[in-house]
Amino acid sequence: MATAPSQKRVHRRFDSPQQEAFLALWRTYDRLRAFEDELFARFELTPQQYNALRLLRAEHPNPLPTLVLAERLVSRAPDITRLLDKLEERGLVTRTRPPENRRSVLVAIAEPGLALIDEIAVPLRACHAKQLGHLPAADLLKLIALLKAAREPHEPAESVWK
Amino acid sequence: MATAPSQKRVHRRFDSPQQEAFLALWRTYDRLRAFEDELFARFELTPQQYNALRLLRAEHPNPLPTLVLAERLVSRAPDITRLLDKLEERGLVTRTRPPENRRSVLVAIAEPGLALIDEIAVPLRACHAKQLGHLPAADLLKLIALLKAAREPHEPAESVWK
DNA sequence: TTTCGATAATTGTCTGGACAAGTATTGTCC
DNA sequence: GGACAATACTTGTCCAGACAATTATCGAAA
Repeated sequence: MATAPSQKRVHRRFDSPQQEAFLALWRTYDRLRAFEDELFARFELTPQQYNALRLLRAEHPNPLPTLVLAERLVSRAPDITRLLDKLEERGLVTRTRPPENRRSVLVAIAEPGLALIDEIAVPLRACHAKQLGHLPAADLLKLIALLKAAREPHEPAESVWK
Repeated sequence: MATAPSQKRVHRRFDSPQQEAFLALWRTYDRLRAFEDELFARFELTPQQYNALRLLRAEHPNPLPTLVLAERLVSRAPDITRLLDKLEERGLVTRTRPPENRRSVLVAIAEPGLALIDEIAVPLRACHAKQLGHLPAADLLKLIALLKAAREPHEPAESVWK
């Protein structure tokens, strides 16, 4: 017979399997992010700033309205204005107010921005390889699919992440 | 035959499968985190602070040295001191300098801390259910396993996350 | 027993992210 | 065509997180 349970409350490592999954997600994100932080810092960028540049490159030579860009970013960005301020100061992006709708601001990637992305391309691939290069391709796909399923109910209808 | 490739550089949505996986991870973390942020904010806690309380409860009634707690936290915490300052101000934890080694500071969860965790327990379960309740148990386990494999090479030898 | 390196936090300082409130512009409805 | 709501950002303000430098204490060696 097993020993009798103690009177004291015993606490398992996690409150629920869902919590375990979320903490695993958080932890993994935190570990992998360290590599990106280090890489982008060498170019004086944050991961979120690089992301904005990457999304603008995909539209190049067309611009995007500020808030459209904001909602495509990986992480919510209520400070999109100041994020773009910094990129604009460095000449990486340009902003224009179209006369036909002076409320909106159109953002486009500029040549120095394109050049910077090109410069980052090779070390970035190396970074990705360090992060997840050890995972077999099949596992990578499975992981991507499970993550998508995990966030699916929480994506707004129009999200590019849907 | 397919149409000839354009002269212009064409950019796929992701630079590499590893990048796609990392961005999916980041995005999913961001979406799910919103629920926790909202929940813990109602109790004037950050997710990281709750995590510290949870880890201290697991040790209760024993204390942990500050830096041992810090390295068990989900996310790196160079500001562990100030995090604990805030919890101590509210009486949720206690800190003592043991006479036999006055360099270290031992942290323990206090009664109000235990009470707060208990108070949070029910809404927290609801939060977890909202976050990931739609995922079948088998998928949850698979996800946890893949995340573990993904971060495995990046965990320090002594990590509890290994 | 003084010195020096190691340990364990703590503090200073800066930057980014979060929320709420504010501004400019436009569309719409009486 | 004037009022008012909606759109698209922008700004003010605060707090958390990051890194580096510093302090306090201890252990071990000269």
